[in-house]
Amino acid sequence: MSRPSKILDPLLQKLELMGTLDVEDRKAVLALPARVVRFRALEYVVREKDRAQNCCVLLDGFAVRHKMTGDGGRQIFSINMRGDLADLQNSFLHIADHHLQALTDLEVALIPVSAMVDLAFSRPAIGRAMWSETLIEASIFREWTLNVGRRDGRTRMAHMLCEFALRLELAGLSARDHYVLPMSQEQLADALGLTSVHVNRTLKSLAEDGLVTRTRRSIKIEDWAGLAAQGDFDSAYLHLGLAEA
Amino acid sequence: MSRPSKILDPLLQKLELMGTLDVEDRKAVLALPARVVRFRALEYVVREKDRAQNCCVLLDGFAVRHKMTGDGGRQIFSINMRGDLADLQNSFLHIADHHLQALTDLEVALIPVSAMVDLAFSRPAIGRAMWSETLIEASIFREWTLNVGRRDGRTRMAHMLCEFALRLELAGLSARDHYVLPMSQEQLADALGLTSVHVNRTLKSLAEDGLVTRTRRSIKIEDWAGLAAQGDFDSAYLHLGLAEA
DNA sequence: CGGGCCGTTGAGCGGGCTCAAGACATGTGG
DNA sequence: CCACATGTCTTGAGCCCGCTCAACGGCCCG
Repeated sequence: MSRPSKILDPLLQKLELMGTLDVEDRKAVLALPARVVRFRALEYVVREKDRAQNCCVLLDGFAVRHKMTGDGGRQIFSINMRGDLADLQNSFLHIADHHLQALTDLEVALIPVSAMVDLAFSRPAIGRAMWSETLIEASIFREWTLNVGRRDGRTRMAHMLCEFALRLELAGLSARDHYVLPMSQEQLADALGLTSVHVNRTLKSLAEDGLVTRTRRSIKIEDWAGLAAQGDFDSAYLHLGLAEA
Repeated sequence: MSRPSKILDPLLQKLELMGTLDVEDRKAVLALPARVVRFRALEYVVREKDRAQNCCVLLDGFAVRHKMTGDGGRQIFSINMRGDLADLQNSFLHIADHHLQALTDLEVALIPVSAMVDLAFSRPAIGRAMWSETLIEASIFREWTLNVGRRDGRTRMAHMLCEFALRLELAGLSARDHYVLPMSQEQLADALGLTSVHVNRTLKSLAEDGLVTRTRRSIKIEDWAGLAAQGDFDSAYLHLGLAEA
């Protein structure tokens, strides 16, 4: 921890999108005690029922959060990337209620919950930013539920391609209209509540309609308005406005 | 507001389930500025895109939170009851991202967001309790998504009957094994991502298997273990343990 | 060059949807 | 107290989106 200021930079960036921090706030965030840990693709960072002691900031790579039914069905409800505070949920409530799994090779910073909570209450600006982050995540969950519960396969897929584009752009990881999906079609299926076979056909059909082109996992959005219309996508639920206000 | 201590009692009860409060904390909660408002069944308390200034504690009756797709499909993702802090989400993020609608005749207390936020940061025990409440809600959303995305109709229905039983019991509103559903089959369908026709057939089939009996909207659970098994139900996601710890 | 994961495509099936009509409740006004 | 309207529950019949099972091809890596 010779230069802690470097390590937690992604967290600071994320929090600054949520609210205004002053110099002292920034210092305090970067001074959080953090331990860097690496995981290989598909390894579990946290498992359901674990007693979580740390929360977990993603520094590099992608992870998913998911739950499984008794008969092995899997539902992914969140894809996390650089800067995401992936496990505030689990750790604050002591017992993890879902899995956190690496999608690609992953680098995370583990921060003791107690340090995180103390900071939130000693520095209200930080507390508010963290709270906002939590609420925005809840909003994304709601949209995800609407997606899975009330939209057909094509619409779901288009919706998720739009959401992912915007979130990658916000995190500064790629352009809105051209990115690489860090997941297999089977994992996409688990996110959308479909089967991998159907995901495949759906992607093909979106491509045939000229909305996207793709080579392997790379997605190029050819017609943003068309894709957003097909996906019934309105970015309001991401509360991107917070970043500007 | 001659006896404010009475009005916000349901809120205090709820927060005390989330964490330990001392005498000063309790006084501060009850001293929150609140305005009591009544709504008739089906009226909207908050609409998506509203600029919410207040958060909203349910004092009596039931409400749902939902979103709609562009083509009119509706997804309910939360049923709220006495004591629930139904709108912290919307109000803290300024622009409502979902609707809050009365299911039955309703009595709510409106509290200015600023008062709520100030209290959360001036009294950490209260802040923690509110934060826990938010995170438990997020956990319920996740389970709801799993339900809608990965379980078949019968399982979804059984799951929801179990969840509702426990939450009613926790709120002190009825016994775990016998209660009245405050919603029509069509509204149930909107919660489960099914159609009302299928909800009807599913309820019938659960009754035929001896898991429940029902007369109109009243549900009697005849075989809790059986229903929980059919519904793939494990109450961990409700984090009821917090109430005891 | 061989093994394994992933993507792609075909064929058939089924859970849940759609459309539609009838049976009950509950309320309202005459 | 009846006539009628309205909303909800119930049941039937047919259909379709998305699932299942299965085979094959491409790409990556050892």
